[in-house]
Amino acid sequence: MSRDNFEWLNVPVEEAARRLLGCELEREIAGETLRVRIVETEAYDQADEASHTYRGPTVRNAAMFRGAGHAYVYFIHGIHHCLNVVTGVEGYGSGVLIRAAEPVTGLELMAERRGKGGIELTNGPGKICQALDIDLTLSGHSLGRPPLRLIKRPPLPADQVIATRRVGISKAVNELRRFYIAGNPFVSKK
DNA sequence: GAAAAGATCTTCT
DNA sequence: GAAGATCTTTTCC
Repeated sequence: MSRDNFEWLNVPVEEAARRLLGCELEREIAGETLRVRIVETEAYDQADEASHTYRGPTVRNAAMFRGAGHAYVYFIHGIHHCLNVVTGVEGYGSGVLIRAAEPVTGLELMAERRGKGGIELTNGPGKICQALDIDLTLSGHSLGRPPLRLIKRPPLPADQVIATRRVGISKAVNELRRFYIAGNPFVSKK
């Protein structure tokens, strides 16, 4: 199928989560282009008790087993969607949750969709999906093609990347698998 | 300003 | 039947 070049994501999830910082997501909606820059990520893989893939493949998480460069979208708490970038080899359930991003283009459309502006546009997993109109129909989508593309950027200097504990989970809480860009205002609090 | 609860769907126990 | 990789609004200091 896709021969898109996502070999740079075919690495352990923690490394992939670091590499995704600073990369951009481009979303096309009805001829309009929205773009955001990733500023906060969290790593999940099959050996991780907090991961959806911990207990093996299911209908819901199948996209996470499809290999690096796919999107995995899930629906949470009956209200919100969350976007993951799948990493690693096909058949191994690993991926990176996009927790926060910084708007680059299409600010007005995002604000319109969110009903808010400024820092509240994309500083959380569910907020990004609402701002970019991401839903379950994009789960399993290849990120090499429209309407949702992942754009690689040069890696950040190591001293700009901070590793901390993850947010909003109740298992494996002490793992340092959340990464964010130091000093960026769009990184979610806590 | 901080804390708590509500909204509401899928999956697994 | 319960809990969840969340966000918003309300309530009480």
